Amino acid sequence: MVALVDCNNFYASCERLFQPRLLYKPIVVLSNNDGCVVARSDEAKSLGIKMGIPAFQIKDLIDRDRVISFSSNYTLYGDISNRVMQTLSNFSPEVEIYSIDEAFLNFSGIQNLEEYAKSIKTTVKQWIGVPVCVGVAETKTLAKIANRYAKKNFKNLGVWVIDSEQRRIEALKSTDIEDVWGIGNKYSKMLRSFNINTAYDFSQASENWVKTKMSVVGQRTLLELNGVSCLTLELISEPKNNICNSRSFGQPIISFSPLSEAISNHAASCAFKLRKQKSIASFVQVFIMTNRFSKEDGQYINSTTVSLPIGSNDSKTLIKYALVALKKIYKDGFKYKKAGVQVFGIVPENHIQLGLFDSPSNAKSKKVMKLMDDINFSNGKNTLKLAAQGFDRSWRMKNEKLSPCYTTRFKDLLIIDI
DNA sequence: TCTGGGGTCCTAGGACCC
DNA sequence: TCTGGGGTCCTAGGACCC
Repeated sequence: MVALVDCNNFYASCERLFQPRLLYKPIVVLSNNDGCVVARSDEAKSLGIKMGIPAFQIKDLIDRDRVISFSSNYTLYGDISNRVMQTLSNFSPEVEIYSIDEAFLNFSGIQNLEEYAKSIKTTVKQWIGVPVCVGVAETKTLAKIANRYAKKNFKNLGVWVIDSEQRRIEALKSTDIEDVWGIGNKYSKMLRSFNINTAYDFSQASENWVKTKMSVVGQRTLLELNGVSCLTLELISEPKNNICNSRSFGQPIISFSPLSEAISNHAASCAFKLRKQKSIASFVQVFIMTNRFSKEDGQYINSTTVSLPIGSNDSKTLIKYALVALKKIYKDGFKYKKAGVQVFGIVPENHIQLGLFDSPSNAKSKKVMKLMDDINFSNGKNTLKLAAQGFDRSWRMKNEKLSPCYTTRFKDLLIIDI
């Protein structure tokens, strides 16, 4: 048996942790740049605020103070997430951290599943303050369904165990096809056109038909819904094969210099992520784009890739080649809205491939990067950075409603007057 | 005025090898 | 009428997840 623990309205719950007066109030958390709604409290959901809706479309509600909004504070959410995961590790030796707010736990050998799941819910609430729901079943996909079922029908209990054929069918029948893990927008439309409307309908489809229509991925989902486990717990996280860093700008950029600062910062972030997973990359891709929603302004989207002479994770090297790429595609006369850097050809750093005439003299650069990372780790991100990253940051993203970093910054510690 | 960011996996098709 | 058989690697595109 496997359990899925999923935090309720996670970002909204994190914000509420330190502002109890917001309990029972509708609150939303916005995406980067205060763009779209990415998390809603139950009260906000019942006001009809949809996931992903642009913030300006609910401006009235926010202005009239009916809904309280927050910019995303990933430092806070990341820290709370770590605490939740740490707590979960007390309940099972095998925990797969699936996302910032969910984890799968190996439940094999546990006697009273429902009681055990309840104790997880109670403990996380008591130790961390975040409400969670727990779904338990034979496969990961069914555990997801059980979790949803608990959220929908037994919010207070917060736990659902699929441990009988009857319960499995009941849960499948009450799950819409688009709510099945692994079946997204395109597939659910296709399936609905064949009159497959619920998870149960899908579970009755023939394996061959599903494989033809949805490849082995769909076939796995089908089997998992029928209690055949195809997805195992992934306990060790593999190094990333793709690393990308990009942001929209708080305001449009119309000249090269701030754009080059933004690209330098993105390249430095990629380099940092590479160093963190002990990898190097061989290609750097840069992309820039104008505001795709703007009807009046001219549109320009372009990207280009340059290859590094030797694979690297050195910020100086990545910035240097990212700027070479940027110069190739930059054009005057456009209002740029977003830019980013992506790195490819990622391999472990000891797999470095030298050119015929190169000598392996990167010891110095490694030392510098290590020093920089150490200083930034103990003193805060960007304490030490490269000049190309700039000091102006006029391109910086908008986050006007950022909450304090209550748990990670001394000056943001909550003070309580008694 | 204002519309997020970061990933994964799979398949088909083309180019190549012996 | 007839045209081998068995592979690999790479890329683009499409689906999905949070």
